[in-house]
Amino acid sequence: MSRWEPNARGRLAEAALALYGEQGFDRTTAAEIAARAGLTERTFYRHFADKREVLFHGTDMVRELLARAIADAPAGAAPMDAVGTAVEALGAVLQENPERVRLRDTVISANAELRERELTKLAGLATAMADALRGRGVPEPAASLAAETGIAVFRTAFAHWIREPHGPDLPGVVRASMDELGNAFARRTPA
Amino acid sequence: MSRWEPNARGRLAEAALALYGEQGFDRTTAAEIAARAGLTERTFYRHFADKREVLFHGTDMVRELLARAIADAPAGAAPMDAVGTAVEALGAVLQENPERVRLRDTVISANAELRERELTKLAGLATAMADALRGRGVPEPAASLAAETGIAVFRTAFAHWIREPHGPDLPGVVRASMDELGNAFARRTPA
DNA sequence: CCCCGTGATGTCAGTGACTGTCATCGCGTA
DNA sequence: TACGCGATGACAGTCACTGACATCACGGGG
Repeated sequence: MSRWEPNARGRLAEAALALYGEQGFDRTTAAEIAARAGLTERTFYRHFADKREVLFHGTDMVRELLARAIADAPAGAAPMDAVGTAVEALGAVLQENPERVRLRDTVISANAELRERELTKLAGLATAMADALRGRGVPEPAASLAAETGIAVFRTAFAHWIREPHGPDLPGVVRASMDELGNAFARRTPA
Repeated sequence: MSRWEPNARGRLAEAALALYGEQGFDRTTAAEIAARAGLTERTFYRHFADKREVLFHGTDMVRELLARAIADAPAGAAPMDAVGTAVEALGAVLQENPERVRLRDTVISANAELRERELTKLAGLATAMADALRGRGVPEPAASLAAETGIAVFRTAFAHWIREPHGPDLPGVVRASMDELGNAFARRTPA
């Protein structure tokens, strides 16, 4: 593994996930990760802002997926419908690699700092969806409200999906959760 | 300010908020905070787990407030109604000290690490509300769904309230947001 | 009035995350 | 072949945070 081996970033990400899984996040040093990737600690920090970020570099893709799903929703779709379609699509993408998603979740769930970063990423996804909704003409605060709620639904559905390894597919759980929340509002005292 | 001056924790918290506000979170060292409080860096870390936590020690009180509000809701109240009452009550508490709440928000908003910690605290509040709902007999996933949604509504309402210094009271904004989300679900395509 | 246990604090010496700076390397290009 | 450029290495430094041990103030028991 010489100095100019290709795909340094990918090697670092793979080494990090492996080490975090084997010995835990806080018992893994950046130097260790770099060494396994055949690089130095300094180079690790040239590719990733910090030790946690290495687990979250897929977020940009997800953000674009959600934004596109909302932009592409039928012209007449209500905001909550557009959001529902988007988070379902995200569920479908994750469903493609259940093992990897579960491994990643195990690593993240085991560490408070990683859970914090995950929440930040999810909040960023809500912001992106709100932007996309505004792009469709949805005004504030309806746009943010729908987007934040969509993330809340996804979080709940994801937790349920993780807890039930033999339950239904993630997109199905997401859809069911969204419907159940609709029912909960229907049962609410009329304003 | 001698070694045994009373209320060390309070002095540290006050010094930290002041310094974070004056010169920013990351240009403030723990030693600096301790010095202003007449203590040492080591003592700072005996009172707070890390540099951020000093801004969040009120969270326990808030968690109990929300849990109590949900436990005390009328027996027949729907879950989303109980959650609505709770987050409105939280809004009322914050409305009591608008200046301090706004200063704290300014400090937190200015720094990514602090925003991360804030999200963690909010997620903790959602968990507490979900627990309280389950204590009322609400099953999963309805309990988590309602709790997470309540926090999403509160987040949105709070952001709006901060953005509009001359708008309505925070509890009013919270209530209006909750109603608006109900309307959004009513407009959704029937499942 | 002294002794002593108990917390809270001080002191000191780490580890490790992260950053700034400059040297070096491999590769394409004029 | 010389040169420029982007990626990497080497190194020193700051600071968050921790463990271990000494020290201080205050209370109760003798």
